Amino acid sequence: MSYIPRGPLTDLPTGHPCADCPVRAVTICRTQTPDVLAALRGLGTMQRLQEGQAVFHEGDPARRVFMLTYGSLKIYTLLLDGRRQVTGFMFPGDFLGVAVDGEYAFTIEALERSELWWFSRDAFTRFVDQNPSIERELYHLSAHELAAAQQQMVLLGRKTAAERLASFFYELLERQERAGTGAGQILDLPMNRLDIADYLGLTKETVSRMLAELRSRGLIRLAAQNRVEVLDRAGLVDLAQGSGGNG
Amino acid sequence: MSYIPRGPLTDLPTGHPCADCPVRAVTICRTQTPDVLAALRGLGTMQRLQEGQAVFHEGDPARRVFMLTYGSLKIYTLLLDGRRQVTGFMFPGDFLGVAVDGEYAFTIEALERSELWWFSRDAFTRFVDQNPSIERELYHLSAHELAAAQQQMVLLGRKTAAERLASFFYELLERQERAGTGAGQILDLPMNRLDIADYLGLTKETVSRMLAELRSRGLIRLAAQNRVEVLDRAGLVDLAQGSGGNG
DNA sequence: CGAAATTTTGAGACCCGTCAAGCGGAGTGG
DNA sequence: CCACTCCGCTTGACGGGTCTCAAAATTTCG
Repeated sequence: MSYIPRGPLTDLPTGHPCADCPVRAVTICRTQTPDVLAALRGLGTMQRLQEGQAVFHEGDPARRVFMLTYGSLKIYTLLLDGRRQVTGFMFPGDFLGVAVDGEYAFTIEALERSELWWFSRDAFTRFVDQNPSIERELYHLSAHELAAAQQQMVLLGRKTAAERLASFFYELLERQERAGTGAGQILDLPMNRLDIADYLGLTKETVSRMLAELRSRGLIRLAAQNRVEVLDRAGLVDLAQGSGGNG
Repeated sequence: MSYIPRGPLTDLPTGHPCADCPVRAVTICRTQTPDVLAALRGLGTMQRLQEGQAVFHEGDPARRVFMLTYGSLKIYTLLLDGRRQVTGFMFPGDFLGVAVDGEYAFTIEALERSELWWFSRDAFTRFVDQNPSIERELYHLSAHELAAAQQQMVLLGRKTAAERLASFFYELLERQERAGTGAGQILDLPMNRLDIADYLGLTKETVSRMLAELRSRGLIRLAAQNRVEVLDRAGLVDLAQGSGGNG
């Protein structure tokens, strides 16, 4: 299965500083030469974030693009009565470059102490003009993002609570592996149960119950409150893919 | 509200042949000069589709990109046990250019007699190389698509059945208005109840029941089985936005 | 160690899914 | 022109999966 397309998008020159970057969301980390990245960094401003601090809110004018270099963020949208949908999480290497003019349609908030580099949209646009290779890269990466978004729609529209949680863990596992970070089948979750619930279209109670369920099936183990060890990866994938208990 | 960003993405030269194109999905209809569009069309092949005929299936090698010129299509993904999620519909002017190499992750099927133009990925890539303005346009448009995908995640993850149907009608209404097609508050639905259900993460029975609900609230009227008239647009929007009955 | 916050567990309710029957429009043939 | 059939849509009854509300257990942090 491939919730997120695997492998490098394009080959990187050996020694490329981002050879080990995770490729999720819209990132320009890959395929760019070190020169390009250095030049880009020169245009940016570093910003540190406390846990819970927002990068921006829904409705803010979209004047910046940024890249996460440390920590993790959550992206969410609210309905008028307060219902919340977390539409994604960001990890180091992820790039957010909303090409839609106007206002941000979501809020981004730090899950833990984090660090990012931001660029004014204008400066970034000028930079892209001068480095056409980036344009295609951005397009490719947003297409990857779209594929991931479609998988999430399948999850939210058609999967059971247990399948959703299995899918979530598998997604994190794959991502961690592509990033080359993390330790084997161990997942350290920077988000709490409510964030997971709002990402999976569930409640925190249901997430808790499904954790117990996956545990009782022997698929996972809770090494600590926010540390999940995947014990039966194949079983997890079967569940995540939704074979209806027959596969 | 703006389920899909409104208005033209960029200004078009007056007399541009696509001035009235709907801008949904990834389309390159806008911002390109007539010369560019003519050249592109020269590279393509026209294909007619019967109702129910597939353009391609999940798992097919992704060797083509295409633009819909007539009719309507549905995009869907299946789980192993047959559960289906419709992730989107395509209407004339919509462009599908999956930048992800490998295989299509979904199936596209005609809802009615339709007509499209397809291009081999290679030819299209060469064309884009020669027309750099398209690159940015593609990036912009896929970003718009991403915004729409996020709104759909909110719908699937957090909205009630009635809210989902209201959102659906409102989305179609906005799209029709942007396209400059259609007649006022009348929606002619090319998809059946099951397609709507699979798009909204519901069953066809629930769609039916919610239709009755919206009707009884005076928000819509069924001029015919597949012809919906929006009677109370503001009320529909209120419901779609999810103010929890308080807004 | 104690207080606050988060997570887990439990009981009951509700929304929507499932299954089944009835309705109605479109097409067909007499 | 009308009866018949087919197929999609609607409606109803019931059940189940998840939500809600509540409390206990666990972890975190001062």
